[in-house]
Amino acid sequence: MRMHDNVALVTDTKVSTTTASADVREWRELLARHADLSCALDRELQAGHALGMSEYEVLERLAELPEQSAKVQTIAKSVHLSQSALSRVIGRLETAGLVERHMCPEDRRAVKVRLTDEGLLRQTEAQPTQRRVLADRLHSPLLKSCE
Amino acid sequence: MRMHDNVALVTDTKVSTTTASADVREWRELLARHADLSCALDRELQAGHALGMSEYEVLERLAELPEQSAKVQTIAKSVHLSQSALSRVIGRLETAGLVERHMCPEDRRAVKVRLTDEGLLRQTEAQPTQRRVLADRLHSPLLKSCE
DNA sequence: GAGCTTTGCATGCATGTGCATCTAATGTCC
DNA sequence: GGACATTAGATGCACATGCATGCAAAGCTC
Repeated sequence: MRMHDNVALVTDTKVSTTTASADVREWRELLARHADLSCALDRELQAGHALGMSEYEVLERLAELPEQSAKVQTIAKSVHLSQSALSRVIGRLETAGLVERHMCPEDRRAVKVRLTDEGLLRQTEAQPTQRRVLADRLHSPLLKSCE
Repeated sequence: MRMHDNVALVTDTKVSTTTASADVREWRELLARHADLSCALDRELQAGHALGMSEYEVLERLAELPEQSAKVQTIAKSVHLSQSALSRVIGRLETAGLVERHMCPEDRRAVKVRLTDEGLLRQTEAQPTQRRVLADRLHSPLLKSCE
């Protein structure tokens, strides 16, 4: 009784569950790519710069702005985190001294998050790492490296 | 004065961070697509079939096999979960009566996971939901729907 | 202005996940 | 056979995330 552990080859109609449609294949590819990249990014950012992926993303968004500060809700729109998760990420960054929270004068409910010098430095240092990982793995054949 | 803005040469700290490379754009697109789809899939599978995305994935992998059973480690190779996470997913599925755990006779360290009738039923019911969500959103313009 | 609704953010809580570790079974080398 | 290394899977623990909620400020209707 031989068994193909590798489910990769799907050529002909087989079982009732149907061989994976093109959508499913594409979705699995997306899942695999995402898992590989986020895992690698997180690992390298953590090891090299003591930053999680979410933390780096927020720093990056802030660094891209001319004034290097934004309201929390503005950041939320460009990062795939719930509002609560983002709030805590900012909390961690603040504790680490990479951003500062300020009350927003125009709307006193809002909070302005500003990159500190230290924060900008860290982002600038970490960016090449991120770019390198992306260049290395974004189009590389999938190998299920990290799980 | 040359106007090469294609490559992000880090000569000017101000603007160069803004020029997201093609890789970064592609990565963000991947992140957005992944967030949108996993969120939608999880929501619909949960609402309609009381299944999480990880649970569904495992059921699907088992349902694809002719014998509808596999060793845990075999499943681990086709699902993007750590071994521990997979172990718990299987635990949840077992509690729900959708799979059974059996000792593997050839290798008594290993555990064979088998789909129950109920499990196959649930997967069969849930599959159209998954396919529909994929068809709807896999290639749709990104709108930051769910977070 | 008085009330109601909405918005912006923080936080308690439940949960899913990864890491490190543990136990048991198997494989390897002598 | 005996000692050690390796592999399969389960579990304690830490932690990040999402949901529901709380609170404060702003907006809105009368």
